Amino acid sequence: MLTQKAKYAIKALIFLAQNKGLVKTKDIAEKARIPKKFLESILLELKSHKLVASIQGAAGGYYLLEEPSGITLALIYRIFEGPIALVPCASMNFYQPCSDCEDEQSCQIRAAMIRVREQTLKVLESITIQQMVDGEDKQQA
Amino acid sequence: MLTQKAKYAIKALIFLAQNKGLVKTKDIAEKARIPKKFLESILLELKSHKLVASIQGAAGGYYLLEEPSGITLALIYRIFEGPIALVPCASMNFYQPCSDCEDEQSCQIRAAMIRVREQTLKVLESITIQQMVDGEDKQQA
DNA sequence: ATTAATTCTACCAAATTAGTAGAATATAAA
DNA sequence: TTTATATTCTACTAATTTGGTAGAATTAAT
Repeated sequence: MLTQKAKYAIKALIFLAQNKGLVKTKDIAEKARIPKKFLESILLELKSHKLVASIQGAAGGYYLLEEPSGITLALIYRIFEGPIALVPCASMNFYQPCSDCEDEQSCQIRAAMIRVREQTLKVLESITIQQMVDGEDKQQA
Repeated sequence: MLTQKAKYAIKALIFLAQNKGLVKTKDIAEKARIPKKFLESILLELKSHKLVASIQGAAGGYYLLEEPSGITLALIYRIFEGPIALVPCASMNFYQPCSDCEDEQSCQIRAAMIRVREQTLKVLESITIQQMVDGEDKQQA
């Protein structure tokens, strides 16, 4: 399951995609029903990953840096949830040896989990913010 | 990522699959390197879901109730991690409306997440304990 | 200067995770 | 029938994560 934070991030990105140009945090918070203070920290995180940029000051706000069609669920997932793999030793972007692993090369779980990660990654990379904006019906073709 | 508990459960199930018949908790704990007390609670949980059964007393132990080829990662995931879907409103087995949802029917996130769940479920159902026992090379065919 | 926005620093309560301790119960064997 | 050893049940606990909030500092347009 996604954390609330990741879900808010998706909602915020959808809102930014639907409102091209500069948007105030306050507007996103109200229209997308996200606690404003919490949203601020989420936007900063998105900014640090170059998905959005901001302008400070009274006429400031946030805007998308990437095409909505280029923002995949895989990308968002990795920012807010970390590894897509089910075990650290099967991760591409967050590889870590498992704490209790004896021999990684012969690990039966790891081999299976790498296959799971490969498939899951395909799925998460196939879903984009643009698709969510367009809605389900436009996926048919 | 899987919790440690789920990972231990998989290790325990692999061990039981490789050692047909009655196996003592102590043996599983030592050979699969799982903290014994923690393992006990995991085995009880597997028992309550009818994946294993036990015999009490001095000559007791645990044994598999299901064919290793019938124990899918999806099944294990649901027992120890809960929903496979990324949001509660997209879950089959653990459906719940999202706390902040305005209109489920028109929710752009839900539509996408249902597609993710459908694909993810296929992946998790395609991986079984038997496959992990056999090892990666035997998956080629 | 005032106003209104982003940014930064620091909290905080509740839930989850990864266990442990110890008693109770069941059963095989001496 | 005692003893040894196994499962089972009840109750804790420390550390981490989650989902926020509060308030001050900074930035920039009017």
